[in-house]
Amino acid sequence: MKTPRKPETRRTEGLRTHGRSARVVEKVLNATAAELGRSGYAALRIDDVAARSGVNKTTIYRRWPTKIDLVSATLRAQTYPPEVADTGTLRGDLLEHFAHLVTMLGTTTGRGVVRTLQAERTDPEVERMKRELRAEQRARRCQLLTRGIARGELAAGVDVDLLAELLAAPLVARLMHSVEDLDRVFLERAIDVILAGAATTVARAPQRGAVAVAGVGSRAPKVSSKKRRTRAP
Amino acid sequence: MKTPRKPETRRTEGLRTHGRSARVVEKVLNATAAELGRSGYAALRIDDVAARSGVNKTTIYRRWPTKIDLVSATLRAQTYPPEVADTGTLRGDLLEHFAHLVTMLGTTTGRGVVRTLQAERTDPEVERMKRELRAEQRARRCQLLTRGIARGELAAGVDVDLLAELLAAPLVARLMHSVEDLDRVFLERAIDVILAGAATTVARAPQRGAVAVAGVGSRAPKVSSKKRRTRAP
DNA sequence: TGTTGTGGCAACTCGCTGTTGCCATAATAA
DNA sequence: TTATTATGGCAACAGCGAGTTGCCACAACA
Repeated sequence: MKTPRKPETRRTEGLRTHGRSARVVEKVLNATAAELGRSGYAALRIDDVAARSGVNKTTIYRRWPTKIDLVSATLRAQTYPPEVADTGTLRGDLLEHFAHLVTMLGTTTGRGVVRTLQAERTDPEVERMKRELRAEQRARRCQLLTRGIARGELAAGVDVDLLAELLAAPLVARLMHSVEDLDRVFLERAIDVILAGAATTVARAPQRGAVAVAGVGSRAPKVSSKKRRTRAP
Repeated sequence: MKTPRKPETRRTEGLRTHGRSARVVEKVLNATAAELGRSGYAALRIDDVAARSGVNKTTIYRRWPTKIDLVSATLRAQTYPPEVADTGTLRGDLLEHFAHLVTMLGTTTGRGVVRTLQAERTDPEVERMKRELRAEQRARRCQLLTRGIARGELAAGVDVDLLAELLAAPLVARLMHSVEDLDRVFLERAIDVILAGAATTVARAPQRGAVAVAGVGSRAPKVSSKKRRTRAP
């Protein structure tokens, strides 16, 4: 694993981004996603990507000098699910949101993305992309929750950030173990418990059992926080 | 990455498990845990373990033929927190349980364990250990919940398996991102929301907002599944 | 004090990442 | 169409880290 230098690009003037080149990029990126889904990040072999894409290994290295670069570009090239439609209820929106996500994650490229995200701390660039993806998904959930507040389904004082995180947690946690176990029934039940908890705690009306209940309101501290040469990606 | 065979062990008859050998095993396992915490699984180098432990690389390979074997043995050698004391309330028990866990995970070896568990699908043996660890922790949580039911803090119909999973999920999910962010306040608030949700949903008394609530009781389908050689570790 | 299990040392093999030089050809400009 | 040049294919190579091997030294036991 020789450390690659930042070599002067071959490029001297105009570069070609159409025709053959574009086709090569597409084929390689697709092949990488597929191989990631099959083998995961650690076991990904550039030779396999080359074979699957029908593009020579050298060509791949010329465009993406390291494995990380290639994977990073592949993640970047993924298109993520569009905005979720308004189903009329918060519960419906959330269900749809997560169902959409689960479907995505079930595809070959989806599995590739998951396995890459699972992969150990790799390099700052990939870490940054992970954070971006998480932030994006989280923002989407916050949006749904805010809509729920507007509808009166949730009290205004609810900590949206916390709720968004709690709602996603069961999915994330299961993802770590086995993507296969991610069924809708489970997600539905998880959502129901958490939404009920949110409704109750903010209403400060603990039911029967002597469960001590601290607030979920906005009083407590918030939870949220917040290269190299390539020819022509 | 040559695939190692399962060679005939050097051993012919009696083996030595005391004195020098025992010291070697201890030093190597400690060094491995430390290196795992520092570099993670993927970047772990046997040479580094050898250097840190002061034991020769060859010796390490003789005992643990592959990197996986070494890491696997290291995980196995970890001692996990003892049973949680009874604090008198379910909330207190859970809080203590998770606080204990967080403390553990903060140590060098703890970080090593986490990073190994995070690591991509490695080999069946490590996967098995992951499952075992998870099952063990989950059982502990179920135990606490059952105690809570006995105390009358939770309705008898509650789905203990589901609850245990939901309670652990926020911690697991955060663990994936950054161990540092795992503060007690967060865990406390998460626990409170989920416990409140459990109390409410089982009581079938949806609050104000039109949050539709499916049961958490025992009516819905259950979630749970259950279902080399080494010289002398 | 002999026997043997075990560790140290050094020099291997092997697979995979990443390189390099040369030649072939597709994309562009004239 | 033709000249020009960016880009891809090919093959051989360098480097690193995992895993081996043979030989010798020594510590644990009898």
